[in-house]
Amino acid sequence: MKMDQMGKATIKDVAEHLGISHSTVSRALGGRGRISAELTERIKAAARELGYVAHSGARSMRGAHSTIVGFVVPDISNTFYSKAAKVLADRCADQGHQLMLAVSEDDPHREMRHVEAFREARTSAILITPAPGVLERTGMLLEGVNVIQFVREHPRIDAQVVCVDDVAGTAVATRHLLDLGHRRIGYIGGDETLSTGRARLEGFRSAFSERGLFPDPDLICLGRPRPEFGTTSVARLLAGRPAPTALVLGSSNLMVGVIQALHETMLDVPRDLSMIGYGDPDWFAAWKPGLTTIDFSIERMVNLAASRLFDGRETGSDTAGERQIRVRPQLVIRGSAEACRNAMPVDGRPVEAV
Amino acid sequence: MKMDQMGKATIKDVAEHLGISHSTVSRALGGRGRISAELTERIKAAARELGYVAHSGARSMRGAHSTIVGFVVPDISNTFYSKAAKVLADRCADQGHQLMLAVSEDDPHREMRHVEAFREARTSAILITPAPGVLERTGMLLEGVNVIQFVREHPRIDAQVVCVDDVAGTAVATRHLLDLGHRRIGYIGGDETLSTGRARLEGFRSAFSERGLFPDPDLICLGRPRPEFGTTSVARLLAGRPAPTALVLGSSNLMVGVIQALHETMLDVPRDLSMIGYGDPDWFAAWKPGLTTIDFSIERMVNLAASRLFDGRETGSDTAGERQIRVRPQLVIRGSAEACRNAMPVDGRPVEAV
DNA sequence: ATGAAAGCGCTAACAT
DNA sequence: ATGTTAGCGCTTTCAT
Repeated sequence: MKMDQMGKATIKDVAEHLGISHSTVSRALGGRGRISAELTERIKAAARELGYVAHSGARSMRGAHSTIVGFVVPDISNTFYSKAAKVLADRCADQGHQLMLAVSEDDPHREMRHVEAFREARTSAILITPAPGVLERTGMLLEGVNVIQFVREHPRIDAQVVCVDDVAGTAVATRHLLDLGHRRIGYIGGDETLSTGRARLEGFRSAFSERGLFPDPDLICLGRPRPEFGTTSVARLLAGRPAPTALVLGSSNLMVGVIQALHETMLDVPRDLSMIGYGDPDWFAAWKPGLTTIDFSIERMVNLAASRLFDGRETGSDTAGERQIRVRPQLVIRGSAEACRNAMPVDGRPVEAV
Repeated sequence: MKMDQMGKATIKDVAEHLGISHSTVSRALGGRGRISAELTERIKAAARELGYVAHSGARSMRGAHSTIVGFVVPDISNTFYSKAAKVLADRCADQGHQLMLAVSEDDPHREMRHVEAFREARTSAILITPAPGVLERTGMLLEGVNVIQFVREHPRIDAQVVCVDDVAGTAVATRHLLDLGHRRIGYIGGDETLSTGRARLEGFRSAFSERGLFPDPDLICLGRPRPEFGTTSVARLLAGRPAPTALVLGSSNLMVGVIQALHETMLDVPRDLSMIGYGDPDWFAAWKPGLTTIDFSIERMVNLAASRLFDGRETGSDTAGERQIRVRPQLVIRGSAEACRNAMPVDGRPVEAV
């Protein structure tokens, strides 16, 4: 089977090769018009022989959208987003679509460039975890297109949100620690430029205030949710007197840095310090005493978003109900949080996710 | 600033709005022809005002390639690939390109669909980690395009390879264990349908044969490099008598499963079992005694691939030298591998990467 | 420095 | 059931 340079042939070449019209070729290949089975076969054979590869750009010039779904994430090396990308890629494959991934690194300009590129490619849908400080132009580029905000929410973007009930998440974690008798509880989380940062901090605070207590403001560290910030925050927290007896984290990424910092101290978890993570990457269970954490189903979140993205494609934006779809988090008890050695549990209230 | 539905306007609309020719608009926006600075400004303003968004499909119909770089990975939730994707996304951003990620799940058909989609989108470059059993059509689709094989290599794909010197990697790991006096060393790795599986197994064997020894074939487990396989393999290995005193792993993914399985036994690492991993995700250092492992620079690998991808764009394929570019791995000693309690080290040879 | 006109590869009316 | 024709939005000669 002699074959020309793959991708150089067009439907016209195929048509000419067969002495037929190029629109017949188009229809046969697209399975649209009524083309005889026999001709269809010959066309497909010729296409293969000539190394025909469709040109999606040309195709998307007539119809509306391409077959691409765009996903803008702040950090793909964060297992949360890579898992989400995996699930979304599966959903796309189900639908014969392609996932196009863009990494913003939480830089609003880079984010805007990516969104622009998606719009230029006429993607059929966009899923985005907005950076803090979304640019005005980003918001405009997203107007009237099939877009959903994922995990985080930004006022400049007018679109549905699929996220975790973050207030509930940190509240459950904090309540658990309170129940174990801890009072000096540190919190390390994303800052308040992030919708998630605000909500998780609120959950932390509300667990205290429910019981008429207040967290020590010195024990609250807010910053970029990256390992480095976890490291420096723990150092700062541990240097204070009296030191905290427990820690609530607002991101799994921070845990990496926290554990690194702890490695250098002689402190033992949970003997000297209890802690509860956020999210549940594989290694949380593998880590020695096991990390107690707040878990939520990434798969469910992506499926929720994907189903809206895929059928919002055709219909107007007023299809699906509420603007915010929240997934309920859950406390996973492992070995990193135990009773405070200096205090007894105050009450025995059962721990449940809100 | 009244603005029409973003993305609905074309250069023609912009031209008409200004009473000029659309080709002038095209040139001004693309920064090509000699358009007066004043007109250029007015054009840009009008484009913004009308909500003009370029149509990359239409654009790619004239020139050759789009601004997209395709990356086909078997598993994005594997930190190795997600880190690689991150670095590649950065390199793309540097060049004003877009990363398009496709997940094959090691399914040759899905892989083929992805490659086809990339070709249809006329991506400027493709980076691929081939699945075992690459289809013939996949190989053809990749002929004569700017493609590089990443990590793995497949005979049906005719393209340069950027990979780890895997033979050296497992050889160093195995030698280290041998030096520590271990003789019953188990190996769990990818099977021989994978180029990496073959090479890593060969490294394991060669470290033995260098010393006139042979590994026990019963201690070699070959399968899919996923956590589940690590779990079942460890169970099998530990059930045998005499049980192995050490383990060499051929993938970081397997480590997740291995540790999970170990959790259920009373075995202590490194007291009862030494082990050495492959690759170095963040949590390897965080895990309790620290995981001794074989590391290599993902960043360097991606940079090597990216530089070839980006300048191979214009020139022919005969530009860059050798077909295979191997990155040298390195032993990172932490706490998971110690001297065998039943034997003394045989010699004191220093451990070095090849 | 700007405009006019010719396609790029494809799909979709509109003919037969 | 198949052919003809007219664009889609853009870039690029070729004029001016």
